[in-house]
Amino acid sequence: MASIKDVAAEAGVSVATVSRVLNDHPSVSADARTRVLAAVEVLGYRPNAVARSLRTDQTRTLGLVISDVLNPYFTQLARAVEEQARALGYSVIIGNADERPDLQDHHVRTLLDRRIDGLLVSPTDGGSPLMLDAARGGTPMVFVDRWIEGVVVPVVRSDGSAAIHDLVAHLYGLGHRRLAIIAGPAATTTGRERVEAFRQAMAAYGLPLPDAYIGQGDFQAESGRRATERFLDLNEPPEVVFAADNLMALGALDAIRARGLRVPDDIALAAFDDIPWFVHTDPPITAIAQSTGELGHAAVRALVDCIEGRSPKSVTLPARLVVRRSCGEPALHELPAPLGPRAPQEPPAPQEQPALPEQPAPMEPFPAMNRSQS
Amino acid sequence: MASIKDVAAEAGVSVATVSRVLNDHPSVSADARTRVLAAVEVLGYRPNAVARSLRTDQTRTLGLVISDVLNPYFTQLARAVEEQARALGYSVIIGNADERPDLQDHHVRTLLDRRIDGLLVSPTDGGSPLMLDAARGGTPMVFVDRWIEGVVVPVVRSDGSAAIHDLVAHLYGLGHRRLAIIAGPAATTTGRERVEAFRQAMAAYGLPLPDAYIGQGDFQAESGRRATERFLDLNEPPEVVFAADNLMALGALDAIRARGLRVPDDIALAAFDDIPWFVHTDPPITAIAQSTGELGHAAVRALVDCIEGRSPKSVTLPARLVVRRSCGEPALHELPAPLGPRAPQEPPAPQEQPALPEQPAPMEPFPAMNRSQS
DNA sequence: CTGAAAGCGCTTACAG
DNA sequence: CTGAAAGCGCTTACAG
Repeated sequence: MASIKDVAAEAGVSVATVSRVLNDHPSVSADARTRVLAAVEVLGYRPNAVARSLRTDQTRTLGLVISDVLNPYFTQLARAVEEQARALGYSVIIGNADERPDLQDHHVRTLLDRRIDGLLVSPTDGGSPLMLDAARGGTPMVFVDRWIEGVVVPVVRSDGSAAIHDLVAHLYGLGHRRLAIIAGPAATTTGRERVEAFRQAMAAYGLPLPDAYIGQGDFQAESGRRATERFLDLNEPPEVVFAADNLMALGALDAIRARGLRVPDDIALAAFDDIPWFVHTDPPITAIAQSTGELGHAAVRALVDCIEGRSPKSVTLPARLVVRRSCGEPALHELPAPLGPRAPQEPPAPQEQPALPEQPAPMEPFPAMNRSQS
Repeated sequence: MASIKDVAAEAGVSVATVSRVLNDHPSVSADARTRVLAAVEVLGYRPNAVARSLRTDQTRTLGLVISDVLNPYFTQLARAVEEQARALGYSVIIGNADERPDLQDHHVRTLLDRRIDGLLVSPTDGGSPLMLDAARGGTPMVFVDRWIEGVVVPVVRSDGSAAIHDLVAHLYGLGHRRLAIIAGPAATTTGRERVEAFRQAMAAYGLPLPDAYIGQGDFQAESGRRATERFLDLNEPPEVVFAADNLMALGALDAIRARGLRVPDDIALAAFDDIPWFVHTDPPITAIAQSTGELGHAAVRALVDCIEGRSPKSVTLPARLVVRRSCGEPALHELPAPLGPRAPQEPPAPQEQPALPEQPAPMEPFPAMNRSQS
C-alpha cells in the first residue's frame, strides 16, 4: 500500500507538503496541490488512519456499548447513533454486551485500548471498575437509555413514568385489576425505574402489586418466557402481563401460546418499547414507544460536545403509550360507533384520570425510526 | 494516559523489556516480569492499540459491511460474526450500508483507511471500484450472504433454491395458482437468485409468472408495501405474495392490513428469512429459514484463513421451509385429525412431488440464533 | 536475559 | 510556500 512517502516522491515534493494538501492546509501553492493530487490519484493513495491517529491523538471514532444487538430497540438506537456520528465526522464502533457484564467489560476495554475519542454506553450493570475509572479519568462518556447512579456523566434517556401511568390507567379502564410486570434486571436503571413507575401507578389506582406479580427478567426473551410461566402457574394468575421490554414480551407470547391461551381473552399483554412487528402480532400489542432516533442523535451530540470541549447536556425525552388490542377491547377511536353504554368505571378517587392515550398512526409502522436520507 | 515509557521507568527496566512481558515473550527474567506487571498495575497501564497496529501492521480487526442493520437477519449475522471473531482474537467494526451503495462505499473506505485486517461484505450492489480494487489488490475479503460475480473472493451463503421449490410445492398443494413475488434489487445476488429459483419452481409446476406478479423491491419494508399495493390494484390480484426478505413481508402486511384484507383468507403471504416474530404474527408466517449463526461463523473462519495465510473455503448452506399458517390451511400435522377428504391435488405431471416440508419446533422461537455462551 | 536504536506513517512547529 | 526533523507509542532485530 502506497504511503505518504511514495506520494511525495511521485509528486516531487516533501511529505510535509503532501500532508498539507491532504489536510487542506491553506499555505500550499496551487501547483504543488495539483501535483500532489495527481500523485494521489495515480497511486490510489489512501492515508493511513492508524498513523494519523497515533500522531494526532484522536481517532475520530466513538465507541458504543449496547446491551443487546438482537434487541430491535438497541439496533435502532445504534443506527441513529451512527447516522448522527457520521454527520459530525465520526465513525462508531459497536460493542454488543448481550446483557453480560463480562462481555460489556471486554468491549469497554477493547474500545479504550483503541483510543476511541468517546464512549457511549447503555450499561448492563453498575459498571466495572474499568468503566468507572474511565469515566472519572476524564474519558468523554455519555450514558444512553440506561445509566449509572453516582457517576457524573451526561445521561440521554427516556422517562417512561408518565406513559406507564397512562398504561395502568388504560388497563384499569378496561377493568383489569390483577396486573403483573416482568421487570428488567435490578442492576439497570431501566430495570428498576420501570417497576418503580409501575408500582406507583398501581398505588395511585389503589391496586395491590404482590411480589408474585413481579417477575424477574433480564430483558431477553427466554426470561420473559420463564416469568410468564410462573405467572400462569399461580393459583390466581394475573389478568395482564406488562413486559418491561419487547424481547421479554416475545418470550411471554411464547409461553402464553405454549399453553394454548389467547391474548387478550385469557390474559392481556403490554410491552415497553414499540417495534414495527407489534402492529402485526396476534393481537396487535399495546406498547410504550420511545423516540429512539432522537435519543441516539442527542446522545451523540452530547458526547461530541464532551470531546470537543463544549459542555454537554443531559436529555430526557418522554415516552408515549400506543394503545392496540392486546389488553382488551379496542380503544374507543377504533370502534365504529359507541355500542351502547360502557361498563361504568369509577375513576380512583384522588387521582386525576389521565388523558386518553394518543392514537397510533396506523399507516406508519416505524414510529421510532428516523430514516432521513441525510 | 500512561505509556510504555512510564511503565519502564516505574519498573526500572527498558521499554523493550516491558514490551516483551506484555507480549509474553519467553526471554524475560521472572524478576523483570514481576516488576513490570506491578508497574502496569500501579499505573493502570493499557497498551495503545493504535501504536501497536502501526508498528505491527495488523489491527486484529475485521470489517463487516452489511446491507441493513435494521434487518433482523443481518443483525443476527452480525452477532454471529462478532462472536466467532472474538473467539479467534479479533474485533469487528460494523458498517451499515442501509442498502445504499454510496453508504456502502463510505464504510468500505473508512474500514480500509483504518487498515482492518480483512473485510466481510454483503454487497448492496455490484461493488464500487474501491471495493473491487481492494479485492483484486489482495485485501483479505469474504462475501457473506450476497456476493459479486467475477470477483475471486470466497463466498459464504445460503442456497435457498430447494427451500423455494418446497415453498411452491406447498402453495401448489394448497391450491394456489397465482403466485407473486416481491424481489430484492437485481443488483444483488440474493435479489436475482430468489426470483430465479421461484421462476424455475413455478415452471416446474406449470404455473405462469407474469411480469405483473414480479414486484421490484429493495429489501426494505416500504418497498414491500408499495409492491403489494400494486399487486392488490391488479384486475386479477395474486393469491399469494412471497416476499424475498422479512422486511418486505412486513411492508406487505402493512399494505394488506391497510386495505382491510385478511391473511390467508384474502391473500396468502410467505417470506424469505425467518424471524422470531413470525411465530406470533397474525397469522404466523410461513418462511424460509437460514442458518444465520453458522453462516456468520463460517464467514469469519474463511476470512481469518485468508488473513493468516491459510486457504479459505467457500461455504454454501441449505435453507429450509418452515410452514406456518399464512398460506392457507394449517399443515397436516397441525390438524387434530384428517377432517374428511381433502381437495384432490393433481401433482404436476413431469415433476416429482417434493417431500413434505419439515415441522418447525413450536417451542423454539429463535431457530436461526445461536446463543452459545462461549 | 536485556537495552539502545530503528522505524511503522503520519502531523506540525520551526526555520527559511 | 516549503522542507527537514522531531515525535506519537509501540515492536523487534541486533548486539551484548
